[in-house]
Amino acid sequence: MAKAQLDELDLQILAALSTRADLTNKALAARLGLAESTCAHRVRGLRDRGVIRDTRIRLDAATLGYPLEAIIKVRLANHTGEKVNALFDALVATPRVLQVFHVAGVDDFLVHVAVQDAAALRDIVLEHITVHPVVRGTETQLVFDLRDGRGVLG
Amino acid sequence: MAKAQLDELDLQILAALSTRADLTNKALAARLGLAESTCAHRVRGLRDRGVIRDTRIRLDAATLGYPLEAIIKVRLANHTGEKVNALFDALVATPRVLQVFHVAGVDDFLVHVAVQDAAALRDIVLEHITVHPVVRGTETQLVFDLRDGRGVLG
DNA sequence: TATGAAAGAGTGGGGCT
DNA sequence: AGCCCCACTCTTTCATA
Repeated sequence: MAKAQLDELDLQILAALSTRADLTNKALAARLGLAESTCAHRVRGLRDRGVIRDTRIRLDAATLGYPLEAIIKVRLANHTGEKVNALFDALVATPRVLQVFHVAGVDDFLVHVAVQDAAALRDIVLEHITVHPVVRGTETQLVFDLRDGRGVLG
Repeated sequence: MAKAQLDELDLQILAALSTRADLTNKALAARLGLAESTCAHRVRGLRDRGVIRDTRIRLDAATLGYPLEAIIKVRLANHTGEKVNALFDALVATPRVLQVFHVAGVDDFLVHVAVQDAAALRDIVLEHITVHPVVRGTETQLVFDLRDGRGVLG
């Protein structure tokens, strides 16, 4: 995806929608002083160009019965491309996994999970991660709190 | 937030909306074989109960001119509650910061950033992170790839 | 609690500037 | 590009079961 040229209006739209993604087109147009059709056209353009990837709901893991979040650092024994990708796929497909970072450095993967209790966390580590022969070790860090930053528009 | 009691229908709604958050209420109702009004009430209930926290758009950082993502691990010298919170606030308010994990363990914070190039990354580390006296050290890991997992419903 | 129907609100295309 | 208009779709309220 190449760098898109965005004018000031595009940035305003993105800023507004970043605050409230469920803003109606009518409300968004009113806020920016645009005609509704113009606004709708712009937003569609941003989606078509891939600037807005998609719209997602955020669930409250605790309310759903998974109050314990952790980051599991995964270190590999070797870095054969094929095995790394297979592991990546496996991690992403593991229940209770929220996101998986594939990183360069001391660790190879950072796995963000939400589980019901410590036992469930142990099960994930033992049954879904260290079972893979390519995994050399893991280190788990409890997540006290997770907050969103200002993002790329900040 | 206490654990909410969710029936099978609630879970189906959450699963459907997790796939496509921009599904119209009409389409959602049709998919689940519900009356539109019933479906709307259910969804509103899930929002009111906090099960659905909010709706967000996901921006493509690369398209916006920030193609380089990294995780910056931050380690503290001491852990006075007040200073830790102040640093947390500062990290979250830093431009280009996507999310900040406050974790227990070797590291204290994991800062996920998206920047335009290596120089910008260095500037964040030097000017926004290591400037805080409480920060004892950082370690930066380039993010090759980031994928979403199955989530808590998986 | 779920439903259907009707009133109200929002959307998006066409023709125009 | 942006705007206005209008037909269409979707949402929401309400009476009813």
